Amino acid sequence: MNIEQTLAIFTRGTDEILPFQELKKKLKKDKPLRIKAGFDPTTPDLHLGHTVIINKLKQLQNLGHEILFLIGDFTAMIGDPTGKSKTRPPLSKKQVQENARSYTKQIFKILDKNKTKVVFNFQWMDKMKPIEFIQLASKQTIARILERDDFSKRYKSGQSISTHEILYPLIQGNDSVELKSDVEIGGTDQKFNLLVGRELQKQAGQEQQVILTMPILEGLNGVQKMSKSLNNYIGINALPDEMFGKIMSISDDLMWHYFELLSFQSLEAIANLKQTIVQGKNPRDIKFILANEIVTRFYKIDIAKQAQQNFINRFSKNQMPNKINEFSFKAGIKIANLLKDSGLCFSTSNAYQMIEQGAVKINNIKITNKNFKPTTSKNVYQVGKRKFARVTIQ
RNA sequence: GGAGGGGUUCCCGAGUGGCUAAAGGGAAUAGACUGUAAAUCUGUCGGCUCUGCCUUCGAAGGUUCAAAUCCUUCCCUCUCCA
Repeated sequence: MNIEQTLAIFTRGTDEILPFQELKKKLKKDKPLRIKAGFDPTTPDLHLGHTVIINKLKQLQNLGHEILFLIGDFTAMIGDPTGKSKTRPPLSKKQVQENARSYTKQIFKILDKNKTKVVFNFQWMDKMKPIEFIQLASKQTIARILERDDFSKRYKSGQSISTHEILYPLIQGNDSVELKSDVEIGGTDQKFNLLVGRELQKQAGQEQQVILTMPILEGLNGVQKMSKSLNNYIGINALPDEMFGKIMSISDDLMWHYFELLSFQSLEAIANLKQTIVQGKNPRDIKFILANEIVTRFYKIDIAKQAQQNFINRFSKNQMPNKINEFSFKAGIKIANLLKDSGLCFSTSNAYQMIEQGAVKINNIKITNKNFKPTTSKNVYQVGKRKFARVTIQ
């Protein structure tokens, strides 16, 4: 593979590579590059948004580069202020450790376990003495930090900024010094932090890392970034049917971003798919291709096929799903409590509302009477299109 | 240390004594339409033993027939001055 082909793989889907010429120089040395990407284990689950970067790591891993997957167990306890309009509450060490363990399992659904070096920044940060830490802090000025958009916005709008938050970029940058990384990959919102890494490496007399930023994946609604707290995410650990269904629920426009950022198909292939739509193909079928590829990545092709079949049966053909949770209640239970306790409704109040709105079906027959008495036998209760429960009354 | 501003239901954000379970927007959820598309429209959106009842407006007390709204103390936070 020549250098141009290699660069094409580096470049695909990226927002920026800075400075591009330095990357070329590094590649010309014809040695594996040390490629760093860090994630703070602030939640137990990774989602497809994270995989945009992990996918890039995978592509570079395939080229033979050394992947340094940094789990920010130290930084997670601080909380990255990036893009936040609020101070994030620091996490306990225990939570962080649990999340970190869960991360390592999840990333190897994509990355090659034998070729990936997982590192934890607690390892070196915990050993740092106060004097060393102060020296690190002296390498950045407040003015420089306040240049950052998120900080200056918060500052101007009278929101709080805690001292620990302004230290965050320094710690992330120092990680690059520790790891002697050649390239660091992050989301576009990480640009500032990534650049601090370059700065610190320079001061430490190291060769500076090249920074590579990936676009932020939009969440299911296509507006804000995918994140767990906005509840617009698809978890890596999502069950196949859920994963498939959620991908199908994105808009046709958004589908192309997902293709670009999540699919491993060539850009030409994606352009061809786009063309078939212009020629009148149903976009739904193209979305099937996307959903299949992604579910296959985390499970197996057969499971993805099954998920698609389930999807068609359940929604196109309006059949009941084949797996329905089972519940059993004592005779005399009110319909509202039954709906709540079987997880079909949030509360009994909500259950009454759903009944009034005609959202509740028993064995596919709509009920509208809120004093309906559940009959003593096994029946399938349904609320809306996707919530089912098989209920036995004893 | 001093002066002033703010803490409202999942989020943002109105509300300065009764008409307020609390405007508006977002999110969520249900219905219509569909490709479970998206968008749009409509409804819902604290809880319960549900034609009624109970609990919410940073926390605890107090005034009042009646408080998110007034008073006191405390906690958190922002700005300016030092």
